[in-house]
Amino acid sequence: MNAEQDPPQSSDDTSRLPAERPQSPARKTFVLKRQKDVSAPTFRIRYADELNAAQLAVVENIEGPVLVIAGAGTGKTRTLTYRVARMIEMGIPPGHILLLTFTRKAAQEMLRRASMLVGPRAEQVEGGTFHSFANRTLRHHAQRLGYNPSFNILDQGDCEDVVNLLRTRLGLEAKKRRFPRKQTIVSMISSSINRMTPLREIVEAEYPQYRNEIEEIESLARAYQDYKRAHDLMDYDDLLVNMVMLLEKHPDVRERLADMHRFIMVDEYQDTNKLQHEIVHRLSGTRRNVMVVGDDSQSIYSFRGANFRNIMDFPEDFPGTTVITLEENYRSTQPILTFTNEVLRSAAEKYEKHLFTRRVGGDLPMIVSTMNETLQSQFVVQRVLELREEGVELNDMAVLFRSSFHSFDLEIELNKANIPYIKMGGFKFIETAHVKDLVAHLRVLHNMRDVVSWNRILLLLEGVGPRGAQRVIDAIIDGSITLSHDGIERARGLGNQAVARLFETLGALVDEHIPLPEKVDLLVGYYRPIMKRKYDDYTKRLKDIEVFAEIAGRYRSLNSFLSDMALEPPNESVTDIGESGSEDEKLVLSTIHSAKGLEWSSVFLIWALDGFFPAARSVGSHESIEEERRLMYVATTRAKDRLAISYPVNIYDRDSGMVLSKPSRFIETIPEEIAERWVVAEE
DNA sequence: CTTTCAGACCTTTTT
DNA sequence: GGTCTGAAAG
Repeated sequence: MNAEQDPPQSSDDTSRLPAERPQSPARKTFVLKRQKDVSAPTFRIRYADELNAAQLAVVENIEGPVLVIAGAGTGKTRTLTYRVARMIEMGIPPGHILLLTFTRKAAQEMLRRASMLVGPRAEQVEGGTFHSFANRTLRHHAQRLGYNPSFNILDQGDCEDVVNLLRTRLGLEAKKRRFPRKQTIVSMISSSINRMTPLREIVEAEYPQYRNEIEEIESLARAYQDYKRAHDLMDYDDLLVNMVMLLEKHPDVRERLADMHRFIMVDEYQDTNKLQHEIVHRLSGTRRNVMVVGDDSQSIYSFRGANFRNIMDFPEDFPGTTVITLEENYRSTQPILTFTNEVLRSAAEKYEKHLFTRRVGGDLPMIVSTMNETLQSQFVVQRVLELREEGVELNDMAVLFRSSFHSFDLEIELNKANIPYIKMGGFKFIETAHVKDLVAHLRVLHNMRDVVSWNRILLLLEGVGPRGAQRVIDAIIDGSITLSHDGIERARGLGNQAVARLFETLGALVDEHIPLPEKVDLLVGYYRPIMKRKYDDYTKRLKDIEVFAEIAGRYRSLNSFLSDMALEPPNESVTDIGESGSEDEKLVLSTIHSAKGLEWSSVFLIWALDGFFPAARSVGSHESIEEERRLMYVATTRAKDRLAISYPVNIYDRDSGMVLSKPSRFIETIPEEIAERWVVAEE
C-alpha cells in the first residue's frame, strides 16, 4: 500500500483536506500543494535506499490510521525518524506533527536525527510524553476546567502526603482493623483512574484483604480528589484525566487542538493505558492521521494501568487501519535472537511475528549459575574486565536486573575493582528528602495555594508540628498571610522565629525578575542550616544540593523547571548524578524497565532466580507471570553480540521464608543447543 | 503541641 | 536496612 497513489478514504473524508477549511492563506497553500504532489522528485532523501520494504511502507503511509508492529531491534527509531523527515519534505508544517514517546529523551533523539536529514525545522515538531504534552496543553486551557494555570504537579510522594493528611483528618488511622497504608491507597486510586474502573472493583479484585474497608477507602479517595482540586494541584493521573476532560467537554478546544496536531505518532503504544488511548482517539478526530508503533511482546507497564489490549484492538478502534509489521532485526546475532524467541514462545497472546536477522554466527548466550551472590558479582566484574581487554567499551556493556536493589552487591564489587558505572532506574535524586525540600520552597513561589509544599516546608521548622503548620496554611489560604510586606509582618506576629525567617526569605524571592539560579542560591543559603540540624549525613547531602543548584541553573523559568522536575526528572540514581562528565566511559547498571529501547553489545542479566525474577509476588496471577515473561524478553533483546544470564543459588528469601535455588522459570527449559550452561564455584 | 523513641512492617517496575 | 506508626516524654 502506498500513500502516494491513493491514500485510503481521501475522497470521502474531506475534513482532512485543508482546502475545505478556511485558514491563514500561507498555511493553506503550503499543505495543499504538497499533498497532491507527493511523489514529485522533490525528495532529497532516497528513502527506498535507506529503508527496507516494510519500513518504507511506514514512511509512505502518512494519512489514515497505521499500526506498526515493530519487533525488538527492527529499526523502529530509524523508521520514525525518516517518517518525520518525509512529512516535512512533503511540506507538512512541523508544528502540525505530534510525536508522543515514552520519554522526552526518545523524542529529542528522533527529532535531532530528523533534523540531520531535513534541517532544523524538524526540531519544531511537538514531541514528548503524554504527561508533558498534557501539561503544556492544560497550562493553556486550565481555566476551562476551573484550574489556575499555575497548578503544581504532585509526584507520588506528595500524593502519599496528602492521603496521609486526609486520613488523619477523617480519623481513619490504622486503629482498629487494618487500614491500608498510604502507599497502598495511592496505588489503588491510581489503578482505578488509569484503568477507568471503579475503585470498588479494583479493591475487590486486587486488594481483597481490604474488602471490609471499601467505604472508608472510597470516602478517602473522594476527599483526596476534592483536596487537589481545591488547591490547584494535579497528580500524574490528573494530567491525563483532565486532558481527556478538556477534549470531551470543550469541543471548540478539541477542534483547535486537532487542527494544531494533524498528524499524530505514538511510540511504545503497547505501554499506553486507556486514558492515553482516549487522548489519541479524541485528538485525531475525523482526520484519523494516527500512526502508532509498538510491540505487544514488550508490554511491561501494566502496573501503571498500561493495557496491551490498546495495541491488539487498535484496528477495531480505527477501522481501515493499515497494519505493517517490521520483522528484520538489525540488532542481535542469530543465537541471541533464537534465545529471545524461545523466551517468548509460550507467551499466551501476541501478534505473530517472525523476527529474522542477517547477523549469523556469534556466541551462544550463557546461563551461569553461581554458588552465591558474591560470586555472581565477581563473575560479572571479571567478564566485564575481560571484555574491556578485548576492546569492548564500558559504555557498550550493561548489567540489567528486575528490581533496583538487585544491584547492591554488584555495586560493592564494582567499586572494589574500580570500574566506573552509572545506575539507571530505582530511587531518584529528585526523590531524596533534601532535594524535595528545596523543590517545595520553589513550588510555593510558583503557586501560593500549593498546600502540600507549604506543609512540607513548615514542618521543617523548629517548634512547628502538624497543628502549627495547619494554622499557618489556613492563614495563607484565607489570604491573611501573603508574601507581600504586611503579610510577612503578620507572619512575624505568630511568635515563631523560624516561621518569620521563612516568610522573609520567600518574600525576598517572590520577585519575578530575580533569575532562577539566583533564587536557588539564596534558598540554599536559607536551607543549609535547616538541613544541618535535621540530617546527620549533612555533608553528603550538601553535594546533592550543589548538583541541584547546577541543574536549576540551566533553566530560565521557574514554571518549566518545576514541570521538568515533576515530569522528566533525571533518571540516574542519587550517587551518579553529581559525577556526570567526570568520566565518559561507564558501565551501565539498569532496571529492565529503564533499559527499554536501549541496546548494548554485551548484556548481563543478573538474579534470574525464581522468586526474584519472576518476582515472588508476581507468581500468583497468570497475567503478571505473562508480564514478567515479556520483561525477560525485553531484557534479553537488548543484547547485540553477547548475552549472559546469571543466578545465584541457595539464597534465603525473607519474604517466603524459603531457600531459593531454582533458576528463573523462563530460562530453565531452554534447550542446551540454544544456550550454554556454566557453573561458577569457589576455587 | 512537638519531639523523640521504640517496635512493627515490608520492599518491583515509573510518569 | 529502611520507613512508618503509635505512645510517652518534653
